[in-house]
Amino acid sequence: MNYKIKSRIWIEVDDKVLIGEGRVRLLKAIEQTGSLSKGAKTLGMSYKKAWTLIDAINKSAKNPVIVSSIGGKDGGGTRLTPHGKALIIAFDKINKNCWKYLDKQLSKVDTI
Amino acid sequence: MNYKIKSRIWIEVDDKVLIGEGRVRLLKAIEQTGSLSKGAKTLGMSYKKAWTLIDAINKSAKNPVIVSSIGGKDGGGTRLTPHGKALIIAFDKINKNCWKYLDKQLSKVDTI
DNA sequence: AAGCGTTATATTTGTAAGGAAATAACGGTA
DNA sequence: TACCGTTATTTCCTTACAAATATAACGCTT
Repeated sequence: MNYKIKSRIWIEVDDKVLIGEGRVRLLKAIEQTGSLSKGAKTLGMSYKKAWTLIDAINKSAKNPVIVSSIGGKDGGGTRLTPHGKALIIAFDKINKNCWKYLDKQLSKVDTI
Repeated sequence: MNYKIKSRIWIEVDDKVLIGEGRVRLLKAIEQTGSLSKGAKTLGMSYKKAWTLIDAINKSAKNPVIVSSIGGKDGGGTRLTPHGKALIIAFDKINKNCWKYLDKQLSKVDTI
C-alpha cells in the first residue's frame, strides 16, 4: 500500500485562526533568527506575507505571542514570549500525535 | 475557553490526493442524485469544478470509485461503485474519530 | 432524424491572493 | 545630524485560481 493519510490542523479563538503549521514554522524561524525579516527570508517567504501572518496572530491571541521592537542597536527585532514558545510546543505535540493517530486509523482500514 | 481545534485530512495514493472532505461531499451528492451535474448543483458547485474533482479521483484511484454513462434514457449519469461507497464510509469514520481525538488532545492543554 | 439530458472538454473572462517595491517610523551609534 | 537595520504600511502589478460560457459526443426516445 502506498496509501498515505495527511492532515492539516489549526487552533481557532473566537472563529479566528490562532495557530497552524505555517505560523508555527514562521514562529520557529523568528525564534532562531530574532527577527521577522530574517525569519521570513530563511523560509523563502516575503516579508509582507510573514508580517500579515504575525499580524493575524496578534489579533487572535489573547496573550502576547511575540514582542517586537523598532529601531535601536540592531535596528530592532522580534522575539517570542514564553507563552509563544509554549504555544508552538503544544501545537507541535498535538500535531505529531495526530499524525500517529491517523496512521493507526488508516492501518485499520482494509477496504480501500 | 473558546478555543477550537480544526482539521482537514485527506488520503493520498502515490503522492496524488485520492479523497478528502470536499470530494466526499461531492461523492455523497452524486450518490443521492445519481448524476454529476445534479450533485454539483445541490452543492452550489460549478459542473466544471465537480468534473475536475471526479477526474482527479479517477486518476488516483486504483479501483474505480464511480461509473459514468453518457447518453441513453435519462441522458446518462454517474453512480458510485460499492468500492466508492466503502471509501466514503471509511473516510468519514476516520475523520470523525480524528475530530474527537483532537478535541481530547486540546482539552489536555492548559498553557494556551 | 430530431430532441433530450447527461458527460466531457476547451476557451474565455473575472477575481482574489501574493510578490515587489516604495515609504515612513523608530531608536540606537558614530 | 546623518546613518543603519529593523518593523510597519501602502501601492502597484502580476499571476494563479475560479467562474462562466461554449461546444462536442453520446445513446436512448419519439
